[in-house]
Amino acid sequence: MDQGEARKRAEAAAKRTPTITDVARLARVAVGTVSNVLNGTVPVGGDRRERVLAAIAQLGYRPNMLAHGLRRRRSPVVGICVPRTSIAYFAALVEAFEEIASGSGHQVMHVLTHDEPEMERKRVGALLHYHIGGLILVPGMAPEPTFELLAQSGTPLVVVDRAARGHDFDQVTFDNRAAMREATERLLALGHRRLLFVVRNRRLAVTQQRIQAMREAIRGSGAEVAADILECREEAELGTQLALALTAPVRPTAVIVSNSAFAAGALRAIRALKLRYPEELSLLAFDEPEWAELVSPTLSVVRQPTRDIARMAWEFLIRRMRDEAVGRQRIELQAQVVLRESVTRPPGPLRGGAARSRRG
Amino acid sequence: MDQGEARKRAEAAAKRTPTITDVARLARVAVGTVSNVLNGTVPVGGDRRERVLAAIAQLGYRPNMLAHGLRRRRSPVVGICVPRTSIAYFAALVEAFEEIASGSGHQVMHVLTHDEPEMERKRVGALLHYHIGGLILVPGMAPEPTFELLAQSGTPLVVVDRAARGHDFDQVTFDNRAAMREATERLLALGHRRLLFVVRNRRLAVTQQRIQAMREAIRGSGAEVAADILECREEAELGTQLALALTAPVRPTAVIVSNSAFAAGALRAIRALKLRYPEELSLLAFDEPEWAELVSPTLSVVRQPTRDIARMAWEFLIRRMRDEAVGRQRIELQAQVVLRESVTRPPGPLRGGAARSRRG
DNA sequence: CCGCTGTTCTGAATGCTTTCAACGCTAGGT
DNA sequence: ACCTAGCGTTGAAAGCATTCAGAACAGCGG
Repeated sequence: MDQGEARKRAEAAAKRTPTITDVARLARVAVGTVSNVLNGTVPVGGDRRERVLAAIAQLGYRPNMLAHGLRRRRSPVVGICVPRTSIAYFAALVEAFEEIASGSGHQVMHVLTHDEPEMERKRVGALLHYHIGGLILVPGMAPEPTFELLAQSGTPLVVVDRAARGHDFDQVTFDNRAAMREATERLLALGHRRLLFVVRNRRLAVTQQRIQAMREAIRGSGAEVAADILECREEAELGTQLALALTAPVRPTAVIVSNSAFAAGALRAIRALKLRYPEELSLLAFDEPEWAELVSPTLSVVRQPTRDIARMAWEFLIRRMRDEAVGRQRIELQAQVVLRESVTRPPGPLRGGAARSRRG
Repeated sequence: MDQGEARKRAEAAAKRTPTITDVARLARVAVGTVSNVLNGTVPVGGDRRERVLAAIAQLGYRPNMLAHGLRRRRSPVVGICVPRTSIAYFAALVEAFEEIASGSGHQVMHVLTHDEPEMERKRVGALLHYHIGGLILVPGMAPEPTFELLAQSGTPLVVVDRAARGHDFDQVTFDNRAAMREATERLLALGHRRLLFVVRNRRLAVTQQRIQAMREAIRGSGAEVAADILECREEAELGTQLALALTAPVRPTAVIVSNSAFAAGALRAIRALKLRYPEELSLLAFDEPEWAELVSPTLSVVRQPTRDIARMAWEFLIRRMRDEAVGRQRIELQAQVVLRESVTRPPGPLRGGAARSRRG
């Protein structure tokens, strides 16, 4: 009977996907020992170790990470939450991240928010349901509820790209102020006196920083400069809105756009309006799209080094996940203003001839 | 004593993150009932239902998806595995997917393979450890081990973009043959007689299909055409390799590149070589990068409708996950050849005058 | 040979949820 | 008034890996 019982169990085991118990039985050790071999929690002697490994191989055993995470109260999955991946900058960030995290045996789970607060809260909440081991977050425009959730869950967190004001989360950001200041100064130095800054969302903290920096740079220069902000939620609307701004009586001589999708939109608008570009209008974009040097004139950009941001964020996160971090970890990376053909001297009263030579 | 006991337990509950048991206790129902309210497995009467919902709200209870998945033997997470996201086409695919899947309450977990078979197997294996509910896979060049793994795990699977020969997985692919045939025919009709096809990897089934289709189209036309294949693993090498091909004594008049990253590389090479473009060389790319219409001359492409592919794949997968699918599900979507300025008539002996008008 | 220390091994308890057999209740039929 | 069918409810078992208190063992000094 006993043998019959054993055989029956063996057959059942063959049908099911093998568990740690099956491995232990085959290797003639306790389940705890198998666990120790797997996780290296406690050293396991030569002979047993061999037997366990052999059994694992023979059965094709693969640990059930759900049970693992359940017991450990934390799974080795790392979440990354970005607004979207269709913006090359975020796609690059996610890819850089995935590569680094996978390299150290972690899985990356990723979610998108489309910059909608409601979605952000829900998606991050869903990740927390899985008791993920850590999270990289590019917060949207009203991130408080999300931050709340994260703070009370105690999940290791690194906030990236946009600062989390009023919280002491670890974070990796760019010095947006410095970048914008430099960009503005260089445009002013070339003689531009009417600037237009196109943003997706005024309320975003990063946007406000940039606007502020632009104003500071202008004030610092002592020149008399008109600086307008154009808020444009939908890329599709950019064409008409920009057309309106560019055909106004006093129109800008330089446009700064806050991301590469807008850069593409601006180029289309410029073409549609048949402006002489870049003579009549200089263009500068935050983010460096891959096509920046393919278009003619080549596109000037504020370059944000994606790989560095991913590397730093991972470093912060892993330290936090290992409970090694003591205080809060913060770094502000420098962005780089790269002027190319799309930025040039404006047509101006100083060079009246140029101003006269407009078509139409 | 009893009261002290109860209070102690209540305190403990306040410290821990609340579980379904806490909810049940507070609502004065059985744990099974809470589960039923949550999952709608069985209808729950008005009064109890209210109490349960109230308790959930009061405690801020959030179900532990690890335990959920462990018991259910399958979690509502869906995996998506693509070669990379830095190629806009895959980024768009992932984004479209994430949007659709999130919309129906699923989480998306994504991994990258960089087209390396070893990595592919490992990453997919890791996903399986989590007993994911389903998987979308863009297989790489030697996907057999991965397919093996998937077949024996029985996880619902939809293979996307590249066909899985010799397996009866569900799949969503493009009719690469038709697309390449049309592309070739249209180039031939314009008078091109020397074609060059730049691919990343000859061994990829999709590449072979395209090459074959090109040959068929040529044969079908009856014209005498030279068609070369240039294999280029690294994008960085594209410049020199292309330069070599384009300065050969008999050089191609039209180049077809197999993805948008190569299109960018080709543009750089063309510029470096100072070719008259598109007069001396026509260019056609698989995949439509966002900048196709921003460059001048505008880029001709074979457009693969990402949203359609994501939608179909999701439909197949969800049906399979619900066990509704009977036979295997397959669809072959039509790609669209979009000729723009980058494709034109070749300089040829027929139009000697044009050939003479070269600069330098 | 004994007792002590330190190390490896064991297996039951634990984590949280779903599932399901069994139970109690109500309503409708006779 | 009694029985049955139907349905909501219950609570214990199951799912799988980790943890940890204690057992077993080895080595060593006395």
